[in-house]
Amino acid sequence: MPELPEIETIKNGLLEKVLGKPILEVEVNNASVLRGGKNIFKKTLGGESFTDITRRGKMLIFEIGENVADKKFLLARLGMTGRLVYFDSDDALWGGYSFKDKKSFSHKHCHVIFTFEGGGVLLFCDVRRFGYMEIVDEMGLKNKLEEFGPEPLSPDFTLGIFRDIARNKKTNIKAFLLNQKYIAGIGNIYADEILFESKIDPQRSIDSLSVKEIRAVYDAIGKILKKAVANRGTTFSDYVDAAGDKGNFKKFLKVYGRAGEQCLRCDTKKIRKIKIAGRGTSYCECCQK
DNA sequence: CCTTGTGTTCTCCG
DNA sequence: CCGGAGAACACAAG
Repeated sequence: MPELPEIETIKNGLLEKVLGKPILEVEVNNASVLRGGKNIFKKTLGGESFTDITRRGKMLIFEIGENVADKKFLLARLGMTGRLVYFDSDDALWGGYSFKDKKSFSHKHCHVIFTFEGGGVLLFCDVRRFGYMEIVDEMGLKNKLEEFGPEPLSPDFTLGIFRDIARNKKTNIKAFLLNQKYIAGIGNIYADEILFESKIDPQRSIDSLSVKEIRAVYDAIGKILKKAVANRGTTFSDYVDAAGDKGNFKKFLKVYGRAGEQCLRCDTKKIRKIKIAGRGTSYCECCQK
C-alpha cells in the first residue's frame, strides 16, 4: 500500500533516473489505466521530457516539457498495488533482467511503458488496476491540488493548523487520519502506527480528544512519517521503489499486521483487530485509550 | 470470505 | 428542500 513515505521514495528515485531524459516512445497496453484518451496521452508525452517530479499526498506529479505558456502535467496514482519501476535497459521487458521480486513482476500487468533516449524504460504496472495516470493542464492541476489537506511533513503543517482542521469534526480519529482532504498522504498502515504511537483508541471521536491528545497525534504524525521516509517506506506485499527495491520500515511496525500478537509496549494484551470506516484496524486496548 | 485507495452514491441532520 | 458531513458502497484480483 503506497502511502506518503512510499510515494516520496519512488519520487526521489525517479528524479535521479528520468529527469530531463527525452521520451522516445509511450506504449499503452491497457488504456483502462488512463484517464482521458490514449492518443492525447501519447501525443502530449512523445518527444518531451519530465522537467520536474513532485508529490502531493499519495499523488505523483510529473511536469512535462519546457513550454511555460501551456504547461502540462502527468498525474500518477498507484492505488493499492500500482508500481512505477525504472530499468536502465528494456531487457527487463523480455525477461533478461534479474528483478528482485520476480514472482510479482508480471508483464501482463504492465499497462504503460515509457522508453527514454539512451534505452531506459519506465513501467507503470498495477495488478488490481486501482491506480491510474492522467494528463492535466495548469488549471486541472490546481483543481486536483485543492482536494488535498496540508502536507504533514511541510513546515506549514503546524500544531495550530492541525487543531483548526480537527475542530468541529464529528468523525472518529481513524477515519479522520485516512481522509485526504484533512491531511494528505496517510493510509491504513501509518494511521494505525500513528494512533499506537500517540496512545489513542482509533474509535475515539475527534471532538472527544483533549488538547493534549490532539498534540500527541500531531507529534506522532511527524515522528512516524519521517522515520518511514528515512527507511524508504514499508513493503507489506506489493510495494517496491523506482529501482525495484523493498522498503525497510516493516521491521519498525508496532501494530499494523500484528493482530493476535502480544503488544510490544505493554506486553499484557494481544493486538486486537476491528473494522473502522470499512478498514482493518489494529490497536492495543490496553495502551490506546 | 479477506485485503485498501479512491471515487461515487446514499443517508442523515439542521 | 438544500447543503454539507459523514458513512456506505463499488471496484479489482490474488
